[in-house]
Amino acid sequence: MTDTKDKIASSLHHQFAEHGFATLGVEALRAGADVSLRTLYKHFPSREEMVVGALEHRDGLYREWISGGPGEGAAHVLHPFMRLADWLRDVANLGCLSRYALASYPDSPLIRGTVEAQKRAVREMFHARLLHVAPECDADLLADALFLMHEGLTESARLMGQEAAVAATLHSAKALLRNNGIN
Amino acid sequence: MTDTKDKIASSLHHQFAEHGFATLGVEALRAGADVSLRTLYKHFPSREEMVVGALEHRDGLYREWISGGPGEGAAHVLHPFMRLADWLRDVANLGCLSRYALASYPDSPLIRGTVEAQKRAVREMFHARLLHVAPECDADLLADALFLMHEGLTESARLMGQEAAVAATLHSAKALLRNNGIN
DNA sequence: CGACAGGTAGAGTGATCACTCTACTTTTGC
DNA sequence: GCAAAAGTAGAGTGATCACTCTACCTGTCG
Repeated sequence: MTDTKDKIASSLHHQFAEHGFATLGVEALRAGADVSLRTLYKHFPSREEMVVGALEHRDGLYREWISGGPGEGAAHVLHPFMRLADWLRDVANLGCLSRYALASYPDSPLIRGTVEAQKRAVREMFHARLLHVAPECDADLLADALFLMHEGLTESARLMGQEAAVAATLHSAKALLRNNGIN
Repeated sequence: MTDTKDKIASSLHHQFAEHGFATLGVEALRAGADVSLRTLYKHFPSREEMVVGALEHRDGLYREWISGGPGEGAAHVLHPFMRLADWLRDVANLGCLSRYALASYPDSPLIRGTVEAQKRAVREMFHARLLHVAPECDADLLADALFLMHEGLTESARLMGQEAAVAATLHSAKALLRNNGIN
């Protein structure tokens, strides 16, 4: 039932995150999840839905991971970056899995919709945090800017080294907030 | 000879950029390049090398595209962002093609090496521009930061709208440079 | 003229793909 | 206690994959 589905989704997530979307066949996914092919297809009727299942599983984990924070000041806005830094350290990671899914299947409306919703949610999360700590600020512009830094960090941490990437991102984000009167 | 190879590389680039790496078969690539299968394999002996050929073709175009600039002040450092804005408008684009190639074939050393070299080159380009206009600055940190913004913009322009993404990036980058005494 | 480099068309190959199906066993709820 | 639901194993299917091969054509240069 739901237990099994979650277990499979978690396995799909880990396997896609580690090996990408192009080289993993359904048989390998089945073996990794340690279920029968029939069960796998009962919960995820096509490869496309396996991809979506993995993305949604990861998104749930990530939202939970970055939630919370000190509640006021620049630190509240920067909290997701601090958490992302640990996320990038812990999770098998070749960048943003959702974006890679979209790149691998650019013609799938299902995957496109899933990814766009997830990205929009991150941007809105920054928007809400900004309004929370500085109701007068230009939250649209700043949320866009922070979202872009978030994406840059997610994508590049592995390539340029996690420590340097985090340091550079925090430096930029603090400069941005300070220039806009948020401390 | 080289003419043919360039023509094929250009076609490979366009096709991968438009449809991604997962769904395009070699037969489709052949048809798009309008050559025989034998010729295609003569110049690119495997699918992997077709991917690398496309990436290198794109990298050549991009380096040329962002080169130059006013030669001094913050505008010199920001020049690649201005050019990237136009690039994102013109080129069929689902994000950074190199990164997607790496995500699609994370186990290929050939592709990994190609992508890492390209990314390093962009970061070094910012580093050189920073030292050129402000020899005393912390060029390592700032180059990292600008590189991350560059990656964020490249990846997110399509998803969040090219205009808003460019505006937010320039706002952040200017704040960063101003905070470090570069005007 | 004639050789040769570099092109063409397209059938063939064995592997692998996503996905289905049959037949059987275990777990769960009333 | 016994259906019904949900799991198992694993063979089979037709399509498609990356890649090879045979056979032929064409433009250039000595």
